[in-house]
Amino acid sequence: MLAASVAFFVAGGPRAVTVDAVSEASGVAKTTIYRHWRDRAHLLADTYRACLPVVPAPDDSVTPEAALRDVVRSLVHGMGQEPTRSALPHLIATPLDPVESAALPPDVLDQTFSPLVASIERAASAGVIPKRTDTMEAKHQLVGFIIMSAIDPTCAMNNSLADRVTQLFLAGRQAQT
Amino acid sequence: MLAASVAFFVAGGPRAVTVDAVSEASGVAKTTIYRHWRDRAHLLADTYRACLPVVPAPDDSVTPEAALRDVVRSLVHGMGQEPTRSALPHLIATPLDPVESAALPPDVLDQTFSPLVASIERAASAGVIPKRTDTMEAKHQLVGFIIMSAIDPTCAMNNSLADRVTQLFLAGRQAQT
DNA sequence: GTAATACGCTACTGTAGCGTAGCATACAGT
DNA sequence: ACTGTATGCTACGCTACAGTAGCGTATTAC
Repeated sequence: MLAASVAFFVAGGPRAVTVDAVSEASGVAKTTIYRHWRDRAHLLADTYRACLPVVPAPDDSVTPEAALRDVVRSLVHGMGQEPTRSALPHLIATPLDPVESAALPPDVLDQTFSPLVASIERAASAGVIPKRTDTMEAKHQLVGFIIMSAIDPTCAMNNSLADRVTQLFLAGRQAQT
Repeated sequence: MLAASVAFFVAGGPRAVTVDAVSEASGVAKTTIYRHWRDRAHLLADTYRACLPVVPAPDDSVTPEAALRDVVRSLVHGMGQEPTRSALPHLIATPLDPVESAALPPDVLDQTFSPLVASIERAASAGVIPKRTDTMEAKHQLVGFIIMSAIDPTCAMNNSLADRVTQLFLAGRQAQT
């Protein structure tokens, strides 16, 4: 059922996740869906979570640069995998929908980027990038680059891209006095 | 009517733009709406366009750096203005919705970024950034940064941010051999 | 064998929304 | 005065969807 629900979410956003459609597509009776989820909002919440990538916490035993590079690689890889990649625009827009976000934990999307934020903060405190770097701004810089790339279907989401993202970020930041 | 429609789009995405709601909110009879727009899809298309920022074409009489800087400033300013800013996630997600994008021109969003792409190409051919720069990747880098900043409501969308975006971009690219 | 659990099916109510028909009204130009 | 144009209003018919009730069935555990 979740697989079918995810397919609808990817194809048409939260609005396309209807109980009737999931029921028919998954070959499961509508009543059965309601035995697993209290209502449509909870089904949608689980569907949403199933589309989020899993990003491991940064490795503190390597250099700050390497830790950042690895997190960016994980993010790029995770965003490039289906269903995340195709669902990305909906993953961003859904939490802002006052109706569809009903059963969604408020900061579920932020958690995906928390390893990245941790890496940025470590790089800043280690002086790899200027210590007074605005963490949120750096996050926007990296996340924006990755997300825009993932939304473009012609873009290869591999380590090569990830390392270019990291290098362009570090080089730009390090050039700031 | 369009103003009311835009308000609903901003608040709840395309799904919230219903003829009944727009009719009531604007104090206009439903039938009158249908005398101006053939159907809901056309109303939504105009609403969508009304949320897009206007970005002037780059100025070829200044240096490539200055032209790029000005385009980024325009983009940052445009994305920071209401209703564009609040509608941004929906502006990205709507064209990907097979139902809601019915009457939408397919590449209306790309046109918003065409001045930026032109500036990037000019910077590359002038050697301000490496000549072999991947234009689309550079676009993702800049647009992603700007959009993520605009989505964050705590972020000030002013020339100061715009110039940091430009500088971080140029410095990072110029560091590439 | 029996009870528990999970699932299926049909049918139903209620609501929101799209789009239309028919007719009335106000105001402009001539 | 007459006519065209824009608008308003009420009342529809139709569809999609949420969520529930009631009852039947199969598989499993003991």
